[in-house]
Amino acid sequence: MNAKILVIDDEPDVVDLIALNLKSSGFKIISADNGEAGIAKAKAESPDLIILDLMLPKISGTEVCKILKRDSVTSAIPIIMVTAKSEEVDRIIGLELGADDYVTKPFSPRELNLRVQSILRRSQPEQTKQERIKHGDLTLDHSRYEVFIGGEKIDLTATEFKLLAILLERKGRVQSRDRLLNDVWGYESVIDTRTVDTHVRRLREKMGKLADYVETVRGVGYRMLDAV
Amino acid sequence: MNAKILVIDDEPDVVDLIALNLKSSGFKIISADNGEAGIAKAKAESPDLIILDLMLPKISGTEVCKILKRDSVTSAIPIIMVTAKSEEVDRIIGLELGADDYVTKPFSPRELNLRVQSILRRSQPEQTKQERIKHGDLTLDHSRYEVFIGGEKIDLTATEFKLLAILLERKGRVQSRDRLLNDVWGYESVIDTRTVDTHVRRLREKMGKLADYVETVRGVGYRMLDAV
DNA sequence: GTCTTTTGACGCACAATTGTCACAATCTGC
DNA sequence: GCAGATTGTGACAATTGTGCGTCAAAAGAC
Repeated sequence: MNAKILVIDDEPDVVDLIALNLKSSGFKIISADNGEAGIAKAKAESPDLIILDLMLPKISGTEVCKILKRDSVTSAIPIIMVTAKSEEVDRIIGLELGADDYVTKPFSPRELNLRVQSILRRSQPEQTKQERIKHGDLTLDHSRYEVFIGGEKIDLTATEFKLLAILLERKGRVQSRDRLLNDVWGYESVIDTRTVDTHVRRLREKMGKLADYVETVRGVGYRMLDAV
Repeated sequence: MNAKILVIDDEPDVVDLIALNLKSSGFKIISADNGEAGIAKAKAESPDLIILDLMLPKISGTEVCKILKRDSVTSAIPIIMVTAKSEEVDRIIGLELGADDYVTKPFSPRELNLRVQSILRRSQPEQTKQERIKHGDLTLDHSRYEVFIGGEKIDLTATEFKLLAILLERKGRVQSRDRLLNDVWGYESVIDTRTVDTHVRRLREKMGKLADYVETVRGVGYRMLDAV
């Protein structure tokens, strides 16, 4: 993960702050202090992610966002908007514009960091998320939110469903509790890692005879067995 | 994860509370009851993280933060600010100063704990290691946490796995017991160097016919043979 | 509002893992 | 060969990690 991030903000202090922090996480930072330069750099350098301030001189952040999302060269690049106020309007606009996420000032560097990582992970060459995952007797349907064992449907809660989905998507690979917290519960989760255990247990209970599909890897985490 | 954390706070009660809690999570705690001492300790002991109260006698917490972030020796150390009130102003100040996160009093020890862990997790060196290492008849898969000898899977405990992984990554090069303790057990581990021998033995037992891959270098340590 | 479901947390118990020790075996330099 | 140092081995106790039962809070359903 050595992603290149473009920061578009007119305040050097903010740029420095963001840069300092993200650099220490191993990202490469480039920056622009106005919209035009930002767009130019986005095209020229094709960063993996753009952090865009809403308040910019000349062209506003919203304009920049629209332009970037319209241009086929840059439209695929995820954008995190930085808004000065937590006005709902701004947020919606940001999202309507096609921004992928937003943070409101003041934001903690940690929060920004987590969002960046979350988005980059999401947009990574994911094996195009399957709508329907089959795994032995187990079938999981994303769009219908249903899980079948054999022919029988089993009822899962939202959390259990997500947990199962993540495990299935990465079957064979061990997932640490931390990783699961991040991906199932979201990046801001302030949750005990032991809670993962509880949910795994509940999931297993509902999986009945297939409970053993979910394997415990002592000292590490859990995984879905890939050989059935 | 045996990180060292510096707590800078003038109230002994608060320090005790924080220390007690973080210690039980396996962190090593050092403290200072004023800004000057804090800065001095930050430089001398180079902790992995600093928890800094905003309200301090003599130099204020904001000053301390600025100074720490300006000094190249300490600028990379993440800082969590503790603010008495959740005033927006304080937050902004904290951010402008370059603090990495903040908690507002009263905070639950658990929350602080989770934030600490979250930050430390982030600043840990990215794993750039190979997913899958092959070495003769031996195959080690990091993400699956599996080891194969020939076609057969062997079960290793978490420690054995890490030990084998480190040896494989540095095959051919001799690793001293101290070095192994550092890299497998984590730094600051208060463990007898002879314990490494025990684990090498257990690893060899499980490696069966390939036990000889792990060579003893008398007077120095162990290494993985690179010619198979 | 009340009732039900879901969620996160905690303590306990049990088993696997771990670290340590004493002693045997081996090596090194003489 | 021998003495001293180093490493291997077996046994044991302490520690740790996980599953399970349960509870209280939070979120939804009605």
